[in-house]
Amino acid sequence: MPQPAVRTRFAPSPTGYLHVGGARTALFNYLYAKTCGGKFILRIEDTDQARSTEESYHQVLDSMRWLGMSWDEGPELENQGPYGPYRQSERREIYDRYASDLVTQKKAFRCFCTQEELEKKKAQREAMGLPPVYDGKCRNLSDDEIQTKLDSGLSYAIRFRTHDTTNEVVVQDMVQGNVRFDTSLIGDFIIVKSDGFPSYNYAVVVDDHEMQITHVIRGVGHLSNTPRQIMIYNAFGWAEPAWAHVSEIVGSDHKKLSKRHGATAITAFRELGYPASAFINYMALLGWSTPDGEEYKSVAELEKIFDVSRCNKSPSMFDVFDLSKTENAELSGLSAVELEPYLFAKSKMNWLSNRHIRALDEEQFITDILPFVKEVGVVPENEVHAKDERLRSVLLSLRVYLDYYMQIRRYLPDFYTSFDPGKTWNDAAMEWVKHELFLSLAKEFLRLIQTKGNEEITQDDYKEYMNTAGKTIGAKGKNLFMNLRVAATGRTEGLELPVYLVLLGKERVIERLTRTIETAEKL
RNA sequence: GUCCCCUUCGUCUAGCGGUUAGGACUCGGGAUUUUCAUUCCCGCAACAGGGGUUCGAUUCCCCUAGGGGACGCCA
Repeated sequence: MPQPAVRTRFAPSPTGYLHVGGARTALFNYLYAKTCGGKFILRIEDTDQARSTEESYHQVLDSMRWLGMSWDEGPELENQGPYGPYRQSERREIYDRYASDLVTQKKAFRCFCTQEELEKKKAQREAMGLPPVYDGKCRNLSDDEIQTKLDSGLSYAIRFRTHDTTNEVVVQDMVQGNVRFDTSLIGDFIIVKSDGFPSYNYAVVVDDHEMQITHVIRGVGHLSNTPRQIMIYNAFGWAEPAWAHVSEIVGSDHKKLSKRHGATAITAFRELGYPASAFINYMALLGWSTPDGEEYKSVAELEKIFDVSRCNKSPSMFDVFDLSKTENAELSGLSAVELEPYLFAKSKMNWLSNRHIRALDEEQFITDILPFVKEVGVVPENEVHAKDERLRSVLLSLRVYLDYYMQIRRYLPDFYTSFDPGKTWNDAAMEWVKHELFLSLAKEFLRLIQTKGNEEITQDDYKEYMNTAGKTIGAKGKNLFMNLRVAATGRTEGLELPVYLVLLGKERVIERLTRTIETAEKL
């Protein structure tokens, strides 16, 4: 008998931006569906009227799209899928229908208690050291009593009648193993709120059933809700899906991701210029490991090898910030530029991201980085173009240095703006500026370059001039090359010098050497 | 308060009764690159603590400590 096709879903509530925790849950669902050749469904859980916003809904979808986690069924698709609508707010009649079935079968009941009343009772029970469960006041109202209350226009919620039949529920979980729960500790919980909207534990069951979800992959925070959901499955006589509760992600302070870690919005990392594939790769490694131990993986490969049952139970840290810098900092709401200084430069994410950037197809790399080039603002507008040969060469030469695209702003001005030698020189550079042969080498190098007249100068030409200057002045090795490097670039580090000089262009090389000589002579 | 889950190098993790406890990032050292980065070697670094079970526990059980989650008309 063939296994039914795997169907997973990600079910965010649109009450804020998509953050790393949610995105990773989405990713696990997405990857698991891909690996199994199944379907990935996106469902919006917007039953909280007070907190759900349209803006958040768009942000979440936007982040999903950027990450490339395309859904097979869900909102904003030409063909949304056979089990829609995929926004819970549009599925009211479905929940109503099933809820009245439950009420008719006495598996659920109307509760007329007011919120104030319930809060008071809860406080009392807590004071007495009792578990804060519903006391069952409306549990056994007679039909007449109910009708009277209904007639007088009292509003009501619908509660599920728990622990009538069993007193233990076992959650069989692909990650957590078998977890037992005592249902006597679970009170009759609300399935339909007095505003008529379904509550989470109820809507999620109805939808997962209706949408034929086979595997529920979500954060372990939902584990203790699962017995309630299983009770509902049982009440309807429906088969449970397979459960997989994956570990939570914590911040650098070992606390669960929260507002304090506002910088964990997915959009922040897009703005910083991490390739989506790198971010995916990094997130996949949080709580999961590849079977072969290799950590650098393309998305295509992850889509072939992901298996939820390899997930571990312990929480993992989203460790991309420098703890010493973030200690007293409020990271939420910062722009990418403001956020960048707080990043830990040598994080595993940066390492992975650098590898992803270097593995990119050339055209893709240029396309991806161009918006960031434009943002830097130093490249003349008519040259910010994928076809511009010089820009291409500069970008392609620099790519090995980049962990994320926004870093291009550190390097680009060097190629596109005139420089002030006095300011560029740091301590290391000054060591060479003061070198006894610095000026004579710079002058001789400049003279040789100028002999070329209007002709282009190639890398080989530069190499020749460097060697010639060395012989004429009597310098070689480090003394030759470092002096010339500092003379032409103002820095002690950077690209291979002939490559760099060709990228710079003859005019700028001459200008720089000239200014360097002027400045050095005044010292 | 009650219930549930978690705890392996600083970090991400492998491990599923017998391993010199493995890998990756970071860090330190070296080689290559007449610079930096890359690349390549080498090294530092961990089973939270205490009891059991067992010939033998990182692994199984119990307790303690620490962390997280749930007990909502939030999801």
